[in-house]
Amino acid sequence: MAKYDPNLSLIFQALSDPTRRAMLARLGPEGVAVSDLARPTGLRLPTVMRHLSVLEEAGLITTTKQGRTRLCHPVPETLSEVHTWLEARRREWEAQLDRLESFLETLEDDNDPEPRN
Amino acid sequence: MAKYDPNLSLIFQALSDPTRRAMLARLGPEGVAVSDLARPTGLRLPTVMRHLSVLEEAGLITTTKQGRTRLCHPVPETLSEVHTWLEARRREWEAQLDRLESFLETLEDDNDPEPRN
DNA sequence: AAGATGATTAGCCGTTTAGCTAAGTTTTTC
DNA sequence: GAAAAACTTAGCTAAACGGCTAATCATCTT
Repeated sequence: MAKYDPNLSLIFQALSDPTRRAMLARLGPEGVAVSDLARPTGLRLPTVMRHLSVLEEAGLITTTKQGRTRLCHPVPETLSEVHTWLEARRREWEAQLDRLESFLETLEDDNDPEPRN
Repeated sequence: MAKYDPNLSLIFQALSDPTRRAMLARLGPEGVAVSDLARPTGLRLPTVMRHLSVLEEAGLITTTKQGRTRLCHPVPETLSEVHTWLEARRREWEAQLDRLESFLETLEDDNDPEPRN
C-alpha cells in the first residue's frame, strides 16, 4: 500500500525552513526552473540546490531535466502524510477538549438555572 | 485576529523530531508528567526537558507545575496553523493536477481511441 | 567554435541541535 | 529533619544545517 516511505521527520524538517516553504508556495502547474526559484530568495544557486535536494529527498517535489534547465514539480501526496498525522493528533487531543467542554458546562450549570437537555 | 505568532518554522522544526512527535502522541486529557513522558523514550531527563521546551516554545504544549511535578498539556490550536498552511498548498497545487489531468486526457484522445474506464 | 547560461560538485565556516554528565533546587515522605 | 523523588541548570561534545566561493560540466546561441 504505502508506495513510499512517509518519513515524517524528513518532511517536517524540510518544511521547517521558511525559504523552502516559500519555494513550495511558488511552485506552479508547468514546473518551475531552479533559477526562477532562486531569484526571489536572493540566495546563491548552490544554496538553493541544497534546499531543493532537501525537498526532493523528503518527497515534497520531483524534478525533471529539460535541456540545461531543471524543472521542479510539487508532490501533493506527500502533504497528505502530514495531514494524516495531524488529524490523528487532533482526534486524540479532542477527547481532552470534550472533557474540558463538559467541565465548563457544569460550571455554567452552577451559574445558570436554565434546564438542560 | 492572530492572537499569537504562528511561527511555522518553530512548529515544523519541533515536529521534525520523532522523539517529540512520540511525546505529543502520548499526551492525554489530564496532562502528563515529565517523568512519564521520559520513561518510554529511554532518554535522560535533561534531554527530555529540552525537547519539551522546544515543544512549548513552538506553542504545541503548555505546562503547569503541580507540587514537584510538571504536567504537559497539548495545544490543538497550534496544529490548526499547520493545517491551514497545508491546505493552502494543496489548493494551489490542485490547479496543477486539474490541468495535468486534462492535458493527459487530450493525449489519450490523440493516441488511444479505446474507451477509458 | 566561442561565449553565455544554467546547473552541479567540492569544500569551507559559523551556528544550531540532540545527546550526555554533574551538580543543584524544590517538594514530598518517612 | 533526613532522604527520596522530580525537576532544573550549567556546560560539554559530535553531528547536522545553511550559507558561501571557486571551479566544473552541459547545453544553447551566435
